[in-house]
Amino acid sequence: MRRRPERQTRLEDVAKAAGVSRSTASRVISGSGPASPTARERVHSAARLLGYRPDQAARSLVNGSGFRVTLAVVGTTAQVLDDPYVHRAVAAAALTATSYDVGVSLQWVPRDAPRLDRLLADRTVRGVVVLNTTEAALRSVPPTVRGRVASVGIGSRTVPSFDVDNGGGAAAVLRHLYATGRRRIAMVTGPAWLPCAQRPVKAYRDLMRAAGLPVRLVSGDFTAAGGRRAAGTILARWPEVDAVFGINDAAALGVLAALRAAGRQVPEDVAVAGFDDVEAAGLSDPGLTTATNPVEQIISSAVGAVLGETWVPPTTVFPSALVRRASA
Amino acid sequence: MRRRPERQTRLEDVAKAAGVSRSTASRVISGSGPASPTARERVHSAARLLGYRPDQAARSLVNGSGFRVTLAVVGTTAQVLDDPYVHRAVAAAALTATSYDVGVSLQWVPRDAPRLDRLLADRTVRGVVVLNTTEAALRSVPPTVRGRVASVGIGSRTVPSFDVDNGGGAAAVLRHLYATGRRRIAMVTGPAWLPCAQRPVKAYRDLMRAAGLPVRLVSGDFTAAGGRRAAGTILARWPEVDAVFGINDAAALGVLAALRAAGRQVPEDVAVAGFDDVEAAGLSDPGLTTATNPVEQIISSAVGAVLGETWVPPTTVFPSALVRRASA
DNA sequence: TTGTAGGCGTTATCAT
DNA sequence: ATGATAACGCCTACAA
Repeated sequence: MRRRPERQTRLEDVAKAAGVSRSTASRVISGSGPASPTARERVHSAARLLGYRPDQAARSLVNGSGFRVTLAVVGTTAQVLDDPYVHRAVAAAALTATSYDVGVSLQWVPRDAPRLDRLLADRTVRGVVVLNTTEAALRSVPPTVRGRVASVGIGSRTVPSFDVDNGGGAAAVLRHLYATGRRRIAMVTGPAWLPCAQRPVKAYRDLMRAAGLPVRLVSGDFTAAGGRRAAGTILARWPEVDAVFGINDAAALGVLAALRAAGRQVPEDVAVAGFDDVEAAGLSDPGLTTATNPVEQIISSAVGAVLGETWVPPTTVFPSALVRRASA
Repeated sequence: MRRRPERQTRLEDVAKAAGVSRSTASRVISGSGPASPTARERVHSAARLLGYRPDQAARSLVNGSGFRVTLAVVGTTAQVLDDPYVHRAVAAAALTATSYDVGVSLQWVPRDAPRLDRLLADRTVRGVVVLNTTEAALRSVPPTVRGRVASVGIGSRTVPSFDVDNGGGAAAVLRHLYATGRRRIAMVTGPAWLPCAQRPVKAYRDLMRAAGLPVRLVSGDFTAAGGRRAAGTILARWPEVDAVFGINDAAALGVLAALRAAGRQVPEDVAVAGFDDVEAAGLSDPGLTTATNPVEQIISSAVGAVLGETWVPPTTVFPSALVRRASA
């Protein structure tokens, strides 16, 4: 009368129903260790019948594996966490983690002193997915951890990388600008310390050189405010500019706003394009030409990599496609 | 030689250092059960000295408390999860949960058959925060669970509510429209099934009635596309309209785009205002007048309520403030 | 007020 | 290939 009528079915129930011992059932369920085909079959069907789900807490306790995935965002200040891109990533991570019966945490990693080893030392943390990855951050990963870390951005020998082909996406956008007659093209870059933000810059430099066009680079910081400032600089330095490529949509939208304020018509006087294809890109006036960034897929793969058992290649690149709208 | 040099300090280490038994240390740390002032003092200082942090997995295992917070979003389809507001909420939840050493999960709850009891039956789930709460969802919460559920929206006797004063915020926006001379004001509503979305509608009706103005309501769905459609309906039905209030910024931005496409000047011909103060509201042209929605604070409080021990009031209301921009 | 003795559900080690 | 048994770290009757 004091005992709850229904309890969660545990391994022992499955074992009993299958007519084997807990040990055998455990080996079958966790997939580690030998078991006869018959035992395997019976345990699996019993588990299915009883709706058995392993208790993650017990698992964590016994093999110290942890029960959450941490999204570690490298940045100068904790402000990086307050960003639509990060929000999107967290939501995607939470969704994927849910299917593994674990949760996600969110942490800022100071760019100056990235200590991913500390995060990994936490027993409650099963794996870490790093955003805005830097070389220093990768160096702080102990070589012993294998398969518990994944990076969105650059990788290393021990840390697999999952990233969008932003070099290719940027090239597609820039080729589109060129194809539509633009010849005085400026670019707003991202933070200089962020390795993966250099790929679009390289694409820009390469294409400008190949076309025999001058390079017009202004630094930004992934924000709309930064884009506004950059647009001011561009107009002051190169008033003849006829196109601006922002390294991300936020920067491009800031450029758009600043150009309008300066009386330039978009796209007649100046074309504007971005990267990411965020929701706001479809709502601006004119609609922002950009390239896709499959953040959800990327994060989902990265989370799957740190949670799953399966081997993952050192580098996984996700394609980026041009999205033509009115701004360019 | 096979043992790792450093292990996580556990309760036993603390107990030993404090010169008491595990039980006493446990009682002191978990705060439940008697302990002499001296023991209390010694255990606490030992714990602080050794940097002791209770193992959440072990705690979960022994008292079946779970180690993650689930963000449960009620909606017609799983599409609700793909929404900037939800993304923002997840990030805020993850950030708060991190400080409790737990993670967050994200789940869609079908509006037709909300089964929060199932979520709560999951042993790995320590608490649930419900978004887009409906009466049916609240009814599905077993009365026995106390303090493990919180709602962003309407609450119930057993489920505390945390919400923005969207009635008050809407009133502030509408009064602003009235004060700036608008008299033919239409409103784009949210989904009819969502209780907390009725408060702004009520504010609208009340103010229109008080001012002796006709009611012009068109239904939307919180999306920009819905806002576009609603704007079309409004222009067709009431071409004389001189202001549109969107129940959220996404809808208002959709209205803005549709009005521009229809050749109406904003704000000269028609004023437009929204609610939420999302990032995109500051980037549109013209900037969108709106009212603040402190989502981060709200979610943080709700997560704290389901994770913390402390009692929370049945209803916590967060103020909303008008943000004037160029659109109204 | 304190300590002793299980037990939470799982996996790993060791016999068989 | 299989099964008993001992951990994992913590909490909580229960006895002292």
